[in-house]
Amino acid sequence: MDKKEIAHILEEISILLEIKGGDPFRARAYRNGARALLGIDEDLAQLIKDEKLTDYEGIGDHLAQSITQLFKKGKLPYYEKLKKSIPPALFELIQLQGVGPKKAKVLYQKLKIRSIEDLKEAAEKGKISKLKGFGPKTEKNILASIENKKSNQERTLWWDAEQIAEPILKQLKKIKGVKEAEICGSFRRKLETVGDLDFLVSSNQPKAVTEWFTSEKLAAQVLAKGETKSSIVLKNGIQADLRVVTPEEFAYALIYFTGSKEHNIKLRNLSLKKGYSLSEYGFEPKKKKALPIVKKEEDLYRTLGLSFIPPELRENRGEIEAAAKDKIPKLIEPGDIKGTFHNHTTSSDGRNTLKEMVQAADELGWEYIGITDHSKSSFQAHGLSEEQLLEQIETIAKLNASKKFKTHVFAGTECDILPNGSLDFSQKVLKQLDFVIASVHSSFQQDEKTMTRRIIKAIENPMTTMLGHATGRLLLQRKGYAVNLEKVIDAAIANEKIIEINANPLRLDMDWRFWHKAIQKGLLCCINCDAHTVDQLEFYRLGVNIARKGWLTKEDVINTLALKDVLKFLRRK
DNA sequence: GCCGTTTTCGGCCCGACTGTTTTCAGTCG
Repeated sequence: MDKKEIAHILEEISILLEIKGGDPFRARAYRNGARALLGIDEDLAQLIKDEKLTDYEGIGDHLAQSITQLFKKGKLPYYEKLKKSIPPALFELIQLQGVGPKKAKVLYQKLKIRSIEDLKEAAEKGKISKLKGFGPKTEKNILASIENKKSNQERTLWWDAEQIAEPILKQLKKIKGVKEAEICGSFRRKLETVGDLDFLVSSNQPKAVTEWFTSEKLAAQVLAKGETKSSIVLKNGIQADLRVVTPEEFAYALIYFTGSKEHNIKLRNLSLKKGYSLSEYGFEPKKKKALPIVKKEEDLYRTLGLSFIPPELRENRGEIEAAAKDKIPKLIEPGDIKGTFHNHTTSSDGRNTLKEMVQAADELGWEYIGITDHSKSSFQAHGLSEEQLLEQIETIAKLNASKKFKTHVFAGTECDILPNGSLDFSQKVLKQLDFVIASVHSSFQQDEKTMTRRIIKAIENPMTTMLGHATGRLLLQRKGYAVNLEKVIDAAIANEKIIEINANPLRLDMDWRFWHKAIQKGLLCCINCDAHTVDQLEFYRLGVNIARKGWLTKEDVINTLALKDVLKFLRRK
């Protein structure tokens, strides 16, 4: 069993314990353990062998034992027994908004509800409102949650979330009395997908803000509406939450609502050690103690003995420990990008011509742009033949010589890695290019060993400059192919090859979770748009988001180099 | 079940909103 599967079982145990009742902290301990396990970057097999699991916060002797057993045998008697004692229907019920372990249990015991269908029927017959502790509103809400079940479960790509959230933010800022407004939560942390949108506003007149937010203009459904907190479902089905605080509370609330939850819990524990209780409204001294002055997020972190932690890093993956030692790196910024390498034109499956793409790059102020149309095996994407590629190289040389654009054009290819690991063009042809991106576009079903060997073979090919979309995943649509990324990363480092961050909103591949460790080992990154239109060159901003989440600095990313240094880099081979 | 510069026992992050009940439990983030 792998890390993810084991964490899933620990999480399930936590839910089972919640349903069973008893000590709620024990249930929480399992949940914390599951989270801790997911946060581990090291190789699980090695950690188990070295008996190092308990080094991680949240994993004690008992959980370490359970994890070890699940890893080795794929079974845990305690879990099996627990699962048998709880009907599976309860699991389904607590997935619904507004139904937790307690309500699910009552529904199961009193009304013999065994499925969502049972529940719907009971609600429609008015049976639920007659239960003790339930009422007509609860019954109505349950029906509404069943109705919304599907749309509420879906997440949204960050890029799409931005298009939805920014206009709302703009409107919020215009409301009378509003001092500051910000989009918080996973959106501000720049996670690849966003579950719901969290808006935070500071104002001394919260009512005006809440009224606008819950008005029919914006909300398809109002889930909750209070003095300072309200929740709605937007017309497109995405949930949005609003909190209104006073201007004095804003910095505290900003940190709180940006999260992550795990990051916040750590901050609060740290705060308790310093003698303050911390909430979204401020510090509360445990004993008589002067209150620190907190106007900005920086001030709050400083009070806790930490340097500022950028939102992207607030995932409880070592950032608090680093901040305590003043070791938070200066992260890369959008302005550092001087060009990108992975871009398509109408010659293969792009929508804009070479000239249009270069002109757009010029308008962005880029010093260079790489053109990488598909290779011949990608016929579904109109991959170029060798002759067509050679022709394109010529065209690019002429364009560069014409000095029509300030932006220099690098001739490249997104060359298929064939199922056996060889590249789709001959070495002789590849040699004529400025650079080569090698990507997998076929035989996704290969097993992990074969796929890993295939990709490493491509990395070892002296013609390869960088690896494209390392796992081939499409967010919310398809999982990546099976591949051992750790081995791929090691191979890239050993062969001095680059791995890209593919900034297409659907890809964001290689995943940010791998980068922090990879750059420490010496891996180089390239942030690429994989643009198929001129508009998509804007994706580089998203690539920078992901790079920041991976702790990357300007120095880790090849396309922050000026043109002359890139030329030097590409020529060194 | 985890954890410890007050603790190996007794805490465990903290608060808002809802609905039902009449002071609070359940749920959520």
